[in-house]
Amino acid sequence: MPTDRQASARLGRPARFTTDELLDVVVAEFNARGYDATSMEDLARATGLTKSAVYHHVAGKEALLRLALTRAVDALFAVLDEPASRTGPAVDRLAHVVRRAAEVLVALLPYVTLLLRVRGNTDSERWALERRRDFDRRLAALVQDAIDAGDVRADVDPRLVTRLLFGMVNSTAEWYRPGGAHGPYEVADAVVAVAFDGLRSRGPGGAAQLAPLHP
Amino acid sequence: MPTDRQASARLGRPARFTTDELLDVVVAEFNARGYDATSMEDLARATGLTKSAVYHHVAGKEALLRLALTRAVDALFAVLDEPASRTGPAVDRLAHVVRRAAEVLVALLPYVTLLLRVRGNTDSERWALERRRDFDRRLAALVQDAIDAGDVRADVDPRLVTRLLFGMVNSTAEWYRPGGAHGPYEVADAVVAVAFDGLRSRGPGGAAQLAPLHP
DNA sequence: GTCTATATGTTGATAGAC
DNA sequence: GTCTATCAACATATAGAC
Repeated sequence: MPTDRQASARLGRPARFTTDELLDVVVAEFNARGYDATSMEDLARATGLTKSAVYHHVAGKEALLRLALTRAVDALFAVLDEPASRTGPAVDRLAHVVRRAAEVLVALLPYVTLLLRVRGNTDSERWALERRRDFDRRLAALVQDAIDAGDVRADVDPRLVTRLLFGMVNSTAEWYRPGGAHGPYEVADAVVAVAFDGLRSRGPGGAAQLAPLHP
Repeated sequence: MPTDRQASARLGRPARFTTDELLDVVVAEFNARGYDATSMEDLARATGLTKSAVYHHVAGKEALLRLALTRAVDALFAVLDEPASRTGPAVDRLAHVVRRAAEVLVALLPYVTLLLRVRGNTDSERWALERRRDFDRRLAALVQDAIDAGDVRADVDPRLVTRLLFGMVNSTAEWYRPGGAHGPYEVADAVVAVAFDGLRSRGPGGAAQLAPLHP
């Protein structure tokens, strides 16, 4: 099965992009301006191709969006299948999912950012919203298990807790920049630390209450 | 100074909207589809007017956006001027700003939601982004003061803490619905409780560590 | 695989009657 | 204040040469 590169090498001209490389550029544009505000002309300019050449790679603008959203959704759901998300006490599973979700968000930053901004205007967007709802439901169940086990505070509504927890994780997409002041693991650790133990100082013995980072 | 209503009453025809009422409908449309994906035709349909009639009220689409963003920005900055944001220990001032920001977000939900989604494509959007950065700087200073006073944990980078804190507050805009499962004060209380003391159960004496709600 | 040229629809905005 | 009619610009997408 010939790749884009091989096919164009046969024609004696270099393919500037595989479809995957093109997707990286496209997603960056979508994030910079918003999907709706980004025209095929913008995408052509960003890739150095013409609109027609872009249409050679994909069926259209929405197909590009779908490819990008699929990538983010798959990566997030993979976290739920990790062994540490499925065995052990509910709090520990919850902490693992939160930490790994933060790591995935940072590792696939542009793709997850796009996913988090979806509004539901097209079929692809509505599909992505439905998958996000699935993910949230899986998480709410984890929070409830942790409450039932007595490890998460029961004085605040569990649905509210779930939303605030993942609101904090997801908000990372709005400011994190690779090569910036914070590394991926620093962010994931900070999210877990603040989410589970809060901002307040605990005094001299406080640090002992913290869950071990990267066990 | 005649209002829209008075002016049209003089002509013997009812004005369907004052500019402010029109803005409520417009902002709802902007939030449902995104600013860029919402056409003037969409706005006309939602208001029951024609495009031309909408243009009678405002200079254009971006003017509508600017009016809406100004309303959200003004409400948020007003929180910083409240007495409880300016006097007392830094942690208490911080907790007050967080709680009030959550309350303002819920009270002006559509307007603040719009503000939080701004991308920077137009002058109005870039102005709003700049005001948001100002707000964030004011908050980062508060967090730093609270750390210096020893009341907020110093083991996590203060800039990181500020971002996670307001990420959690702002994420409320993505799911809160008036008349839904949670009331405005319940949300604000939950935000403050989780942010300052974390998710983890504190055991029998735990509740005593919580800051009093609505002192 | 990439190009130029073009078809076809939608957009934000305006002119002018009532 | 609201309407109908219209415009120039720009959108997504396609045709067909190289």
